[in-house]
Amino acid sequence: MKNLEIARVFMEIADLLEIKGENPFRIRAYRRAAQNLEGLTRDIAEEAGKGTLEGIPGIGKDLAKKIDEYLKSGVVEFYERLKEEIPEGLLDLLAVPGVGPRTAKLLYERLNIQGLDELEKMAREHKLKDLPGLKEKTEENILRGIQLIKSGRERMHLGLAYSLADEIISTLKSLPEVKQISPAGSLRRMKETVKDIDILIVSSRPAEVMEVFVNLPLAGEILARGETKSSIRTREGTQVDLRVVEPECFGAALAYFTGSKAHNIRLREMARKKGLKVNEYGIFKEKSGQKIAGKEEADIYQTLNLPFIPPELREDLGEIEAARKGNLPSLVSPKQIRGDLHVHSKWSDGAHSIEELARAARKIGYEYVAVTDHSQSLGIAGGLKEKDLLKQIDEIGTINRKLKGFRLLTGTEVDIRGDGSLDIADELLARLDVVVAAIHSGFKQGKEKLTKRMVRAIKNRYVNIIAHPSGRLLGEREAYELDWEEVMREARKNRTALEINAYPQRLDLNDIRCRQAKELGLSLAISTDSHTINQFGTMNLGVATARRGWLEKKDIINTLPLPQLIKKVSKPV
DNA sequence: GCCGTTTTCGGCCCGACTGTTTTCAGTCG
Repeated sequence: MKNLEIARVFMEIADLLEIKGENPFRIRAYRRAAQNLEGLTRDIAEEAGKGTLEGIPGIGKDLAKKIDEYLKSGVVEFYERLKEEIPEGLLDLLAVPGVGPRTAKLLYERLNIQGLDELEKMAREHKLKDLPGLKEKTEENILRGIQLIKSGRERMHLGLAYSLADEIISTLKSLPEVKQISPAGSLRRMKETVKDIDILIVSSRPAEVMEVFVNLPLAGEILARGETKSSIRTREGTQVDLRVVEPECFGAALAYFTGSKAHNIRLREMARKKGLKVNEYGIFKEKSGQKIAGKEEADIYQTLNLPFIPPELREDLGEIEAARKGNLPSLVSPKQIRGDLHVHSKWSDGAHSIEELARAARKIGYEYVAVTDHSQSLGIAGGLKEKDLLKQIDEIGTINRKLKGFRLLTGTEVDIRGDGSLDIADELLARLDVVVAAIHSGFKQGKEKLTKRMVRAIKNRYVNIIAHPSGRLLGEREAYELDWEEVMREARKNRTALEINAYPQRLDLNDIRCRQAKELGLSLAISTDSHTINQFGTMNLGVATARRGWLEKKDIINTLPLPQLIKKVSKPV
């Protein structure tokens, strides 16, 4: 799918136009279009074929033409011309904290700086401080910013961000001045990766809270320090923003800082049309300035005649329209999960015995867990030979007889070989409760071959679930190429579920694919792929991904009680 | 450049903080 490629072109056009100093609304139009393309579950080429591009939010006549042009020729002439006008290297400058379009333009026009290396050189030679509006301080900030970029700090994955946020929140929570505290920003929206951590606090003594915050042991440097807002960078390089507000503003501030930006803009536009104004302090009548809400987050939505929109949906990808029509999904929640269908034991590369897994799972309230150790092809992960799998089936039977109110399911994570066949015989698969199949090698076969390979596995009548279907590892490995429409159509037809793997680096399927799967009527399983007992806790990340994909309880097979689950996964013979 | 229960033209979200200024532009979220 070319969706992301075109989104990137539009994003870069927006940046280039910004450096040129173009009309900000035109720039916003490009950004908005790009974001909507990123969130689009359908293939842009198909939309173009049907002539329905202009039905996509943010795409009008002009951008539809540019999309068509890209699909046909592989380039957008307008973009190419812009790049001739403005060196592409300038876009890299925008990544430096504190350097925006105006500064980038200034640096280019006055010093002919066209990239990061030149910027660094000029800053070191103190050539920047003579430019209008720049002095030593800016020079220092730019050099620090370049260091930061060079150290290669990218977005963190959600799991990491959450544990860092937990640490900070639990420290601040213990202060007597802190009345309420909540994560905000992309962290609260549970985006798969997070750039910085936003925290909101209610306190009538903001100065004291700020003092503690900027002096936290993990704080490396203070980026900003104001009366109500401060930012630090941790020693590890993560930016943490703290905002302190009065109790009457908490709801409004929470909505404001949770975002996303695009979602907030939509809310404020709606407010304006009603003669209201929304900011982080509340919702006000525009004329009189009278405050009408702000304490509770839900009040903000209610004032705009909307139901509460869960943070995970706030991306301006249709949630506001759905809310207006009363069509918001009733999102799946962690406590609806009744068991885990992808777990490893000591028998392959897991850390615990099967009985330990069972007891831990029962303790967190699960009704069942499927033991899905690797199969023989995965020698490196201690994959089980068929005769060992037979032994394991026996052992699970023995343990099940001991356990009350809990059921271990026999299973495997069977390897999908290069040709789409499985490395365990059908006769043996037939004896298992749950068969999870996955690709672990040959990621570069190409789209057509990989799709065929995947579909062949999906069609196997003993395969219940395809694990980590895209194969991506956040920050490490791109997803392999698949014809998703084809894969999902076959999955539906053959009653094979796709997995949402909750492992923090995977989150695979991702949010967009989850949403696509729902649109195509698939069943999904949320599984942790745990190799140790404490990884059971990552289930909430999987559920969050499902929620971001608009999924409901009925879409998720492991929300079912055991008998219904068994019925659901068994295919007609 | 998009968009329309005020508009096919004229709108298009809002405020904090920094650094450089002397009232504010630029950046950020």
